[in-house]
Amino acid sequence: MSDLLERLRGRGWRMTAQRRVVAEVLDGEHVHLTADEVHARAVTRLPEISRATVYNTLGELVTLGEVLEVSTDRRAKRYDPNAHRPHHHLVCAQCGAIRDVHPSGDPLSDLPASERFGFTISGVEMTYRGVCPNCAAAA
Amino acid sequence: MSDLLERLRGRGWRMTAQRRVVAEVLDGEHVHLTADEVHARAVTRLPEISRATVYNTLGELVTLGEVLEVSTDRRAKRYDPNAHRPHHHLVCAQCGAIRDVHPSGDPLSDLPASERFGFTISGVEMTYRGVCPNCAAAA
DNA sequence: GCTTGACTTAGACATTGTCCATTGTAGGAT
DNA sequence: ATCCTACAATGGACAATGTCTAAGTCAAGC
Repeated sequence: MSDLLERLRGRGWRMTAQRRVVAEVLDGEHVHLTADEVHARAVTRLPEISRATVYNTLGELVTLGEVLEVSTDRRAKRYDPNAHRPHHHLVCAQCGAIRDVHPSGDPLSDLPASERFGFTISGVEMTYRGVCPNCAAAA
Repeated sequence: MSDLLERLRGRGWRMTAQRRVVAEVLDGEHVHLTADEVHARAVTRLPEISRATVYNTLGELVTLGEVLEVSTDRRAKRYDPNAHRPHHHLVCAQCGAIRDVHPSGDPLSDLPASERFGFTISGVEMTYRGVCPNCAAAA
């Protein structure tokens, strides 16, 4: 678990209580939290941590490539600590639950040159949408 | 071009000046506008149209399946009038330009049952990211 | 041309995110 | 161990986007 902290320290990240708490929150829960959810959990461990710091720290972690930003809907961005294994997402249209998925096939090779419009393609995100078993049962 | 207006009228949509203007703005420009951009263009034709009405009308068009909502980033949702041909998007990471693309292959069949977690899958969105020729030249 | 219920309006409000000036502090230097 | 200083945290204002509501307006059917 402190892999993340070790890596960060090794990159010259100045370690503060706030950053440690944010990193631990992300590292501890392998779900996809919003910035405010991260803040809420961080506050239970370090009550005086500010919202701005959480936003800053999350932004730094994204820049460092340690977490991914996921925007599956119009609402808040979510933060995905599983940045080291490429994957896509499956989202429940009703409750918003998110699962990581690993489709077969290579979507990059599915985009012919004629459809690239001269862009230099760097990646692709896939978001599958559907209804999760819980919501289907409730309906 | 008034295909859209005809279809809407045929579905019992009450036709008002505001709705007509919003539909015309979307129908006229085959780019992906934000709600506020739609509002700005609508205002030039109908100065007293309100922001709330534009939001309402866009929401109704989405519900009716006449336009698609596209969230390619954390910023505003964009509205895609090309709802009748399935397609995906290619976004410039620098300037935010969006192109419609049509990858080959079927991403739905690329998700094995073992990766579906019991979800009933209804669709998939793909967002290719890269740098457009303009931004690449400017760099 | 009435009537009526759906539509529009303006602006307050909510949510999410960013900025900035001030204060605090981690970690190297002494 | 203590001091310095650059970097980080704070909190509160601000910005961008979107939603809601109460009151007024109007399209479409009679």
